[in-house]
Amino acid sequence: MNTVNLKQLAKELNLSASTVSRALRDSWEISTPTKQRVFDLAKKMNFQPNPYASSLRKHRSRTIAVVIPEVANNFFALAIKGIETIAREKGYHVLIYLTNEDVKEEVAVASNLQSGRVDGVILSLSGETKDTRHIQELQQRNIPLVFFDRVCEGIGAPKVMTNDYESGFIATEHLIKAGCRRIAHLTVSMSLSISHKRMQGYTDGLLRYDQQSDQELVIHCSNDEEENYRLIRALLSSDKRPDGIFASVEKLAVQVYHVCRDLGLEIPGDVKVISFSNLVTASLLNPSLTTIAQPAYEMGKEAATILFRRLEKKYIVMPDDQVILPAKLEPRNSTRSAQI
Amino acid sequence: MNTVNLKQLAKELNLSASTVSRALRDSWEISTPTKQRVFDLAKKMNFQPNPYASSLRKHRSRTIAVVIPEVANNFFALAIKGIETIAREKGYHVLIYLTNEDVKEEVAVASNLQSGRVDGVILSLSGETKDTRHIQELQQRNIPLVFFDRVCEGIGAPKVMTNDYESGFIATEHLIKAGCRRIAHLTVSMSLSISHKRMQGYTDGLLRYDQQSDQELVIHCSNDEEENYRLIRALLSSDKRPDGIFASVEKLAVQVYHVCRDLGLEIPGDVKVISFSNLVTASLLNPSLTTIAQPAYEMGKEAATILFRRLEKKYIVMPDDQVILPAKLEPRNSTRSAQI
DNA sequence: TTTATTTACGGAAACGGTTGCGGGATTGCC
DNA sequence: GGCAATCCCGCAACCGTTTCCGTAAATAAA
Repeated sequence: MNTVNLKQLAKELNLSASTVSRALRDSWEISTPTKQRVFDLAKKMNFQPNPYASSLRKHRSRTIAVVIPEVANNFFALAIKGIETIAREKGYHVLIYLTNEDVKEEVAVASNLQSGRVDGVILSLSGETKDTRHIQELQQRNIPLVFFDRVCEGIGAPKVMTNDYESGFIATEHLIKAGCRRIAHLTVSMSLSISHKRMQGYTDGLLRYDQQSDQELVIHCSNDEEENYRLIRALLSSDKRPDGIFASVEKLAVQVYHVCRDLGLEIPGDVKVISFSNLVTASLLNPSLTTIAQPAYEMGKEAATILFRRLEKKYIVMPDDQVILPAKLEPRNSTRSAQI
Repeated sequence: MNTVNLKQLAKELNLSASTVSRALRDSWEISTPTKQRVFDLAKKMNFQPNPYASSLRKHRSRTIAVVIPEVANNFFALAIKGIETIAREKGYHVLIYLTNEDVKEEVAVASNLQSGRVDGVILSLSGETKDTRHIQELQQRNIPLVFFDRVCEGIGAPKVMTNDYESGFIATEHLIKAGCRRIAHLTVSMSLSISHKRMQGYTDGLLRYDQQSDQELVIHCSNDEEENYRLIRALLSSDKRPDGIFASVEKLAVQVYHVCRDLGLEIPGDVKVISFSNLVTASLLNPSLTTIAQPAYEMGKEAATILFRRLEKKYIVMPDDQVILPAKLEPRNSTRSAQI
């Protein structure tokens, strides 16, 4: 319990609560000596204003929510770090909600956020989300919202993302130039626009180099690790095995490595692998993994910066404000072409 | 802005605010038909009670704080996931604060938490923390506190940790049994009790197998990656190079891999490596990394469970309540002993 | 000296729920 | 029919801070 409150401070000083309140906020209405007395006693008594009383009165909580599908993943962890860094600078608090890639949980969180608990929301959609009414309801409550990475195309809100289409194209091109003639694409969710874009980049990449696309080479993975393993194992066990794999998310690349080890397939000899990933250990894998690395930390910072611009009303953010931070191809051994 | 409030609901229903409030909390004082009317209209109007008004009146925020040194690290990310899972079940909200291994930031966060913003705190100390007055001040405000992993020995609060001493011993023993005769230990912070314990396990392990310990083989690393690289490189470049390395944290093991690659040293041939780590890719590294894996997710859940027990006053938690969740040795190729 | 203005502060009403208390109406019991 | 118990509900205070409004004193302007 925080025992000492503003009224007690005021009584101690023979001042009114309003005067003390103003003094603490350094108001011009209060004389310098009075301010000093207030500051001194406040410090001495270790006075901490009750944030809930303040929030109630001011209709501002100085709190934002970060809603993400998972956290045990370098991309999201770094994004959180970016967001928290900016929030701290601005004196804001960060509530975190994990949806575990589950729409129902996302809906529940969104509903809860309508209470006015937060001043704004930074969100990355779950892989299952198709219907976005729960997000729109947030918008209708005038709660500022910023998407990052897994954005929602249909909703007019600022978005921070990477160049997914180009990256998909580049990844595919990279595999083709490494000699691949049969490239598979592992994707997680076809309801996410980033998945579409990456896939479109993949398809166009194939087209650009006169490779025919084959629906059998597009594997729709889920959130179930074991099922993903089976799907990938089936893919790599088939007689028409691909010689290149483009994974749209990190965990699928990890499964590819596991499958290859179990099947005795050699990377990059038998199959080359490239993946969207922020693994710090990508260069230490066996073989080192060629990645498309997203600037996760910067994306988090950018999303937070946009949100706070809106909260502080410095600028009116355009609803369709979009920031694209480019991902970076980091070629490593998993896509090395045969030498000699 | 959340426009519809309790009073408006009440007026609409021709009831008093108190009746509506009680009805929504399913009080026995309200008749069933009245409750039903209230429920129906509340749902229809999508009424969400203002959490700040409620918190102010009840002196409970249904919010907890998680204070950790970093998040871009599988251990802490998984711990957060565990905490968030339990918190969600209990209907609590989770504020996250990153100290970035910086005491000053930790002190600032602790000070801020004295405002009564949260009902309880789950904390893992920064590597720099020696003076713990800021933590004690939290205690004095009667804010329930639970430590996990990087606990503070001197403070009477529940602690969730792993068997660091035994794990340090086992790691050292594992290296010795793999044939190492000169084992180095990489540690991060000598102010943390877990570092002490791990190191003590290391020292006792050496002693148990009649190996003499050598202060030159204990490397005190920092939070600066480049400096750590230099320190480790110096260690592995010396003429009295160790043949085994026990890293107390994951990132140091990663640096060891980098140094070995750059120096052309072979793992496990030239030097064997074991590390505390929760890397999902440990088995895919080149070579696969032998780890001591902490049950991060379970530790997070356990810490949260203990905290909520105290918050809900179901049990009076003993101040020195300690839960030890054992870490697990996962032998892999980085400590494989030479075969023929 | 009178009037207008500024300075410095206090009173009290918010903000939106929660809860102790009290009281009218209905029911039960003899 | 009288009395008590029970059932439902309203009144009003309260949580701690902010802010609108008012005002007395001090200063400036006329």
